[in-house]
Amino acid sequence: MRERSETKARMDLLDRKILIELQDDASQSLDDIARKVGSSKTPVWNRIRKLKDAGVIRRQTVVLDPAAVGLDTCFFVLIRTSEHEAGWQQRFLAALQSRPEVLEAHRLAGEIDYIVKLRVSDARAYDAFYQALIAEVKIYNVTALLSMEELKSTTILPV
Amino acid sequence: MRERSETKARMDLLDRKILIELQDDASQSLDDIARKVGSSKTPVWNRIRKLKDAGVIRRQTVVLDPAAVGLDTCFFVLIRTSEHEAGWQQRFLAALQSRPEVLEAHRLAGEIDYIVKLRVSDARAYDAFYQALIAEVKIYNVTALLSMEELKSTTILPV
DNA sequence: ATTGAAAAATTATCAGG
DNA sequence: CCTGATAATTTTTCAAT
Repeated sequence: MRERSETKARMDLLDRKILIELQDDASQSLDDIARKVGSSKTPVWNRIRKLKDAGVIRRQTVVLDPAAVGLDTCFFVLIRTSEHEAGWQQRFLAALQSRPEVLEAHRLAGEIDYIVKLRVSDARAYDAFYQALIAEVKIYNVTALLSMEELKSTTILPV
Repeated sequence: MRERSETKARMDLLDRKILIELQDDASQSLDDIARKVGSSKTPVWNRIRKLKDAGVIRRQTVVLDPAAVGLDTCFFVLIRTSEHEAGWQQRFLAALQSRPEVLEAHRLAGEIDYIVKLRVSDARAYDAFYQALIAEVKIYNVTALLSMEELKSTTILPV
């Protein structure tokens, strides 16, 4: 349950079938999973343990309805900066990590340097994030894209 | 375990604590969760069932390491269209839904109409998606943003 | 590496306050 | 709505193949 495999793990068809089932519903019993993937309890149990140990399975979690917990508003923020020293990036990263409304952040290739995905209660909460961010690190240009409708959202990777 | 609550659910502090624990680690036992949130097994169990029934908890799943399953490459695709009839949007939506490499898709306010997040094995797989998409629906302008580094990625909502 | 069984732990139910 | 006990199910271990 520990390693972060930077490289592709060796997996056979049975492993993939198990991952499909677990991604679909991690609350299923071993018996159910074993039946669906055409195997039996012990091998499935051993393989799940291996997939966790190898870091293929990172965590087991529940997915919440954002609206039900008051996080109706989703922004994608495109960020350009003129600063590229280590110190700047470190402070920027720390700011993103410390803010729970930041669900995702990527460093990009090309003209736009970063994209950040936010879930907040309303536009005011976005502005609070924005003000706090520019107070902490110097930013050249920001474009906020406001989601009007979530057409698709899944955590399921096509294994 | 059924309703999709479009509106914010009534929840007290204990419910929130339970959601924090489940989001952090859904494989914990009821006893562990009960101890951490300062309650006991039965109330925690009843509340979890209610949170599922109310649709606050949508699903229980495992989060995989994308690199470990060979999905090293992440793109955000910004899409502009000139078509805005119902038929076009329906075909576009169907195309996104049917493609497992599309993990997220939003309709946006402003100049850019849609943003789509993709996980693929390499740039060739992105191009295959792009070619298939423009074969199915007419698109005015596409900008693909390639992620060089995932700085943050979480499914945990700050409840 | 899988089978089948047995032990340990956990989840789900329920009577009573 | 909570406490504590009980029943049902599931997870985990293990000897044998």
